[in-house]
Amino acid sequence: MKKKSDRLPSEDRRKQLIEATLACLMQDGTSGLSSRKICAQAGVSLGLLNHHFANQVDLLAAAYETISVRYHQDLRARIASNKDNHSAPVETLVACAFDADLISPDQLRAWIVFWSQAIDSPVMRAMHDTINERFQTYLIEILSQSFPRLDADQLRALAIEYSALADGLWLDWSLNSKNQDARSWQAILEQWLARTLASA
Amino acid sequence: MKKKSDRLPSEDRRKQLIEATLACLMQDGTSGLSSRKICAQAGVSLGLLNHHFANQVDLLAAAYETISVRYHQDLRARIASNKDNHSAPVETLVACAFDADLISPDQLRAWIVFWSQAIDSPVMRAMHDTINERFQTYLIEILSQSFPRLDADQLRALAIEYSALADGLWLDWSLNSKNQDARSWQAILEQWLARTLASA
DNA sequence: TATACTATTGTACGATCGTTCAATAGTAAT
DNA sequence: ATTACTATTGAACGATCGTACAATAGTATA
Repeated sequence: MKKKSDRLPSEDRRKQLIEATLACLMQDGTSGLSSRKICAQAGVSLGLLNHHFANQVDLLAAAYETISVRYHQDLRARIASNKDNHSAPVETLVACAFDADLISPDQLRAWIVFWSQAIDSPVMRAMHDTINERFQTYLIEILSQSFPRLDADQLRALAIEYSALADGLWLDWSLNSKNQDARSWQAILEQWLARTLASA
Repeated sequence: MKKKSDRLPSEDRRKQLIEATLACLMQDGTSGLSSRKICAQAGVSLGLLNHHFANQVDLLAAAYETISVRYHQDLRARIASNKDNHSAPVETLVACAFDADLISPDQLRAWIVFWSQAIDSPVMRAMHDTINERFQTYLIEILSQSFPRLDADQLRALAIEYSALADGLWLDWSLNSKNQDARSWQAILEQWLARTLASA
């Protein structure tokens, strides 16, 4: 057996550390936010983390961006594939809001940790702003196709309303200790959409 | 000048420590969650905390309950006083959702810390459940008066929808770094209510 | 006044934290 | 083969963490 080298190009190692960070946060929440635990999860020494990331906040911000971009891209792909079936983008958006392939209670618990860090750290706050703005732009793009009579300000308000509702339902879902079956939360979101479409 | 004794009855000291905890979380978020910082905020020695609270989680859970009960009671008082003006409870509920006397971005940032702790600690998770259930019961009571044609399940779904939307808007508001003026978030909530009332 | 009780203090312990850094191992260029 | 570079390691540092505990101060009871 030839022992392969453990060396990785910088970018690959960074990605691996980011994935390890997400895994730790999903497993243990705030207490998973530990450089040592993250390195252990990645099977890597402690010093390596500081070789690839200047400090812990940079790693955390990168992980925040990664999980956000991943969700964003998965969502785009899903909506694009459903568009062929003549389903309005906003219908697909709502339909897969609690889809296990796109989002899980574990991931949402990691998201809550990111939120709590956005309170403390300016870097995380800035990343939060970027992520929010990015997603809001996409939401407006989607909503405008089903709400053609709304102007820009109204669309923006509706986008904020949708993301707030989705975030709140996700929060309730992921912190709920009784029932992890997403159906009831899903139904609430669908009824919201039906009501909103009817009144537009 | 006679120096008064610093002694306090157990319950008073507990309340003081709870208030100090809330102050620390509102100021510094997660990093404010430190026994030493809390004691410093209360102007009290470190050992005293463990005399009045078995451990940090107990104090944190008590603080979570305090901020929740306080909001709940303030809300009840506001709704009761507006009822004399022939305003429906749900109208008042929505009208003061971003009232500075009832809620502030600072308090919401403390709330996010509680959420993040509910991931880790079973004690905090249990308190979260209790608080949620308590508030949901109250919401149903309020909503039933403006939505008399909904059955129990529909009312419960609507209560979850409202609290999710409010939580999400609060989150967006308190983490938003550009604009702390609550008016636009308030308007979104009001439009949601108008739409929902119209379709019921 | 003596006794029992409780609030309060200050210190100390062991653990964990993020970060630094010198030393080593692997890789690519000369 | 030598040089230059970079990934990787592991140990160390100072700080902070939650908790425990013995000692002290204040209060009420007898």
